[in-house]
Amino acid sequence: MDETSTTLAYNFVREGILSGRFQAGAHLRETELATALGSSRTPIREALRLLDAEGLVEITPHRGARVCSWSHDEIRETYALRLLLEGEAARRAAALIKSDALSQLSLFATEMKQALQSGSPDRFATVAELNNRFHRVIHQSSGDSLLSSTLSSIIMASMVKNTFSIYTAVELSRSMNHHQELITALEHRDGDWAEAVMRCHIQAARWVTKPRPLELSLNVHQEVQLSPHTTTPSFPSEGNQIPRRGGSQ
Amino acid sequence: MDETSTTLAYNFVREGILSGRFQAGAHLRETELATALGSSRTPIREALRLLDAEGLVEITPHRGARVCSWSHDEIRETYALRLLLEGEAARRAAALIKSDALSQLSLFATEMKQALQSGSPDRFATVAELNNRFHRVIHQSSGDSLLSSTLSSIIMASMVKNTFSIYTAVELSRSMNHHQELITALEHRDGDWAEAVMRCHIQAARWVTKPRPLELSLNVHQEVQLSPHTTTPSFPSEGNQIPRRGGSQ
DNA sequence: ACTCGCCCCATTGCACACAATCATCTAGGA
DNA sequence: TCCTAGATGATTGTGTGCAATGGGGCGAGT
Repeated sequence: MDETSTTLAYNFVREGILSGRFQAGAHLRETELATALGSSRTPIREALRLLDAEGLVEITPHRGARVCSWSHDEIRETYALRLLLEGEAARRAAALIKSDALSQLSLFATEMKQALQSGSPDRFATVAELNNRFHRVIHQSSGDSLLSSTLSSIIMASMVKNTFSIYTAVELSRSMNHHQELITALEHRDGDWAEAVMRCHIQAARWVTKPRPLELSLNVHQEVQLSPHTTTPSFPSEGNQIPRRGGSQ
Repeated sequence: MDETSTTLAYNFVREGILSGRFQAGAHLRETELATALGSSRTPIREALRLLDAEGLVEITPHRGARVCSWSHDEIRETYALRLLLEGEAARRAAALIKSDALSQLSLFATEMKQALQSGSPDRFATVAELNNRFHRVIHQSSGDSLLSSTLSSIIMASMVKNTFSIYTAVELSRSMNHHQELITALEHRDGDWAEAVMRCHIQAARWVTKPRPLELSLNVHQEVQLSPHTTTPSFPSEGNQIPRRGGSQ
């Protein structure tokens, strides 16, 4: 959008952190980055300040910027807050969501399933990106811009850790089914249901990040079992299934 | 703490905005601020970026920084989020709060009442400051640093608008009584109760910010009626009163 | 052998200069 | 008279040099 050196540097470093090229705890030297980008230190400094405010790096005076690392407790805190805020966002989105947003959600859900079944080597990155967009659509449909932007800044931490490659087949299919159920709840304009599903979705994701035996999480997800939803229904849902409603809370 | 030029500039501008010396929408010129502070533009720029990230100013490329103004909708969104997050913080604080934090709360509550009854010209600023500290103690007692820091950044918006000088006598006394009830709920380690009171407290404050006839809000608060709590009980409350419990939600 | 203190170097903090951009004012033409 | 295009001034974006700070290594003393 705006091709200033600062935003360039910002995107470069941010991308580097999210992709894992800059590992947690790494020291980001201003001169190094400046020469790497062919600019001076000034825009680099500003970019680092921005990332500091965003929580991706931590700047200590006279000692420079380090890539943030999150403890297990901090990750837990992130999910606890997401539980609260994403649940609220889903509830509000149910009342306000536009039809084109709903079709976007369906599109993203379908593309996620396709990416998983494609077996492509970077499918997990693709799913992560699509998943972020999926959630962002819901946030924005809540009609509360503060809620939406607060969520954006909070989710950062889980984005670095959560690569989907550690999901088991069962967990992946559960996650995909949550997406589908969410879409249905939103189509029905059922805020209680949407909130309940979202809370399931976040809580389930929270368990995935816990440390656990390795044999569970490595390459077991070749065959992903999905509910028979592969063709997404057109927008005003024909009410093909009305499962039990989840109550509030 | 750290007397760098950047933090100096940061505090200067921040103070200026919160005190109202820089009015909403005002254009903050870098050179102006630099000469005013006797420094160069570099630390000013960094301070402005920080304030931009915090949401106090808005920077548009090549056009500089403007003091943010909040629409009524945005203020409403702030209170909606506070309702959610401060309620949660109060609930968790009930389980974890330390005795010295409780005595701090009592102290702040007492000082607020004294400030109001003193009739000093800057009593409202004093109450606002004490009120912020009161809430911050609860946030920090929640044991969730992410929740606490998120609240800090969100509350910013309400801090600029909410000066307590627009409170009527009834509203002020209600607010003070909420503080007292909160302390009691926390002393009893009753998370449900604490959350319920906090939600009352926030929701009541939300109404105050609504536009309304002037005669209600100007200098009617000479006589503030308080519940008979003026002497704060020592920490492990002797259970002098156990009012109705507020359920969750 | 271990600890304490000093010095040097890497790195950041800040000032200043110049380039790029935007807003406003003015002049010219339809 | 109104609209548009160009020029000009004000303001921000970026590069560079120097000062200040902090950490690590080396040496001396215990």
